[in-house]
Amino acid sequence: MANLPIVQFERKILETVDQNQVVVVIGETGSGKSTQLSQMLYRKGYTDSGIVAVTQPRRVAAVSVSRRVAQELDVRLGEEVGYAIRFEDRTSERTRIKYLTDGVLLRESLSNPELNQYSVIILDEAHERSLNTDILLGLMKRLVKRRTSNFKVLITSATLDGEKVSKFFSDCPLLTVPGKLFPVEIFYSKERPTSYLESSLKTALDIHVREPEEKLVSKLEDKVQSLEEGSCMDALILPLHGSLPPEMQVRVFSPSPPNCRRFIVATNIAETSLTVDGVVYVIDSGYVKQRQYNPATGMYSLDVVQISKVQANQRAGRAGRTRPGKCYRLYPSRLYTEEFLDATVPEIQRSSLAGSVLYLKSLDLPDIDILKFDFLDPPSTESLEDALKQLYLIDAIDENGSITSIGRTMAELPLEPSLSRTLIEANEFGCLSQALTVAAMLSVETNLLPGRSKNNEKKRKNPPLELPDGSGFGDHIQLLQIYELWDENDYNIGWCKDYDLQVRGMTFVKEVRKQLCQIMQKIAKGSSEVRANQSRKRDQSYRNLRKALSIGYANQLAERMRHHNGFRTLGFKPQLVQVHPSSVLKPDDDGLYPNYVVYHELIATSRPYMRNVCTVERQWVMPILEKLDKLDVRKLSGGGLGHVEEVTEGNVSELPKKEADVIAPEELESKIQAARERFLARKGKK
DNA sequence: GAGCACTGC
Repeated sequence: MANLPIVQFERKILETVDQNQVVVVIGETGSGKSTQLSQMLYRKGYTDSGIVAVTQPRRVAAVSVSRRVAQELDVRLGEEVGYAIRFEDRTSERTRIKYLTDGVLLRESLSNPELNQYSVIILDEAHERSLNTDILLGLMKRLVKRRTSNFKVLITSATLDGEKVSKFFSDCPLLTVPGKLFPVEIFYSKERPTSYLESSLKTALDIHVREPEEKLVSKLEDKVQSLEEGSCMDALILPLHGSLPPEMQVRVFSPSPPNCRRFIVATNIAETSLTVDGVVYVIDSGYVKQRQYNPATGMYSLDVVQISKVQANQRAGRAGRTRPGKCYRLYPSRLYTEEFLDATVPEIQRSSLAGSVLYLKSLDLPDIDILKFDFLDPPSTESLEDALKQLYLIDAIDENGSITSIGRTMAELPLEPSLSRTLIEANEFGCLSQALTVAAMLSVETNLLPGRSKNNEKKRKNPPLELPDGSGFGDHIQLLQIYELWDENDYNIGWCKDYDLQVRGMTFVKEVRKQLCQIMQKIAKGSSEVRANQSRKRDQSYRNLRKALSIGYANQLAERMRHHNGFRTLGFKPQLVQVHPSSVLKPDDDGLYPNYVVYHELIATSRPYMRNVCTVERQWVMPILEKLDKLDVRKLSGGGLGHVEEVTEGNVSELPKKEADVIAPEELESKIQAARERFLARKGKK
């Protein structure tokens, strides 16, 4: 600890904090900011009048950093120093320094908007610009104006964006603390390959840019094997990514055998989440795979995009943690200086904002117009309007944009708004138990099936058992059936393995479900009780569940095209889409899909697909279409908008325009029918 | 028949 560079700056830091309410600290990698800032404030007495909170974007970081600090202060974790993450609160009345994820702090501010228990809030790793950190930045800016005494905010960031954060906080002071990294030499790609090592890796990495990771791993293996024996060290090639089972992930941490070099082929998990010590060479492709939301279509896509300077520096820094290193950048220096963005596009500009907008609405901040909320980097008006429309359609806000009582209840649940709405409806329909299961399964879904590695398949003695099929209703019902089967097998771990389900994922589902159940019980108290699973007929509960989903996902319904198996989405941005091939929902004996479905998300890969699809009934869809038709975004956003957006658009859409205020369902149906026929006729001509 | 970034409540 004494060796950490930040320690020399203690006096300067404390002086600045004493004289200013907000301070930005640029702490380079290895400066010790995450562990030391809180201790300095503790020594100076800032913990006498409140707790010092330090937020982290990741759970593991909150746990490991607090553990370190407890060690350094020689106290037991959970007493003077503690942490709080989802499902785990290791703090006590004695806690003076508290590490927590930014999501937990947002939850806390829901019940205590002034965050009075804290005398200092440190937003650590703000340069990562997680969605939650960005919202906290906006809230902190308000809070410092309201809590003018006994409240300080510190924000740690990276060199390239510190100025911007300081400007955001009325030009607050900015301190720079050097890091403790060994020098990393940087090579750009046009400058010569000299050693076999570099050129072979370069070849391999060229492949990496175009081909999946697994191919790189196997091609690297081939190349290394073809090297003359004894001509160089042995090599161990290790893939590293998030969907790898934990036991495969930890392999990168074990030291390499003698006379053997490790090659770690990693996703951006190695950029921030995992730090592998002993790395000397880093090869940086200059790209990252990024998920983005397009509010104009309501569709997600997974794109390979250029990284930012902050990311490039972060990657290079991974080479110099234990001794001097080298970083090979597979792009010319001109690209870095001229084309790379300074900082990564913040998540808030790449996500659907329904959840965040509902959160902000539920805070009841008196003087806030959601479209004018003071964000460090504001999301587009289009994206905010998209969120408002989604919230209106599921009754979270009324036609004037004010939060409803249903909306308030929804904000209490740690779920995306559509799932919260589904739970509330399911409680009314008597299928809450099943809905809780589906909600929990969906929020973990991507981590359920293990990454398909060839190694895994070879190692298996028996092929995995076949999972339930959703009884013809689709993926949501399948998820429900999987969990119910696990429940019948007493949550047995071996059972998960037999079905090739990730134990980690399923265990998480169980915890999420428990948490949701507790919250629902609390919410329902006083009004209608949480209705227990009244062992009705399965089909009846499936039906109620599907109906609840159609209300929660009112903007995510789709209708099958008449003459083929494509679907047209029925939201305010109609799209032509197909059922994702991974769905359990398959065409019937006549080769046809059901007429109406609800989907969990749209994802554009080679084509636009609906992921996680479930059948619904026509009569549930019609009232929703009616509401959709009456939607007026000008009112939702308080009328302050300069433009009017058509409710229906897109070449497939022929939903009736606003001819009358109220259209009877039957009339609507016939209009839709007529519109569909016009569309098909037109299409036929072409 | 497609596609396997990463977090978080």
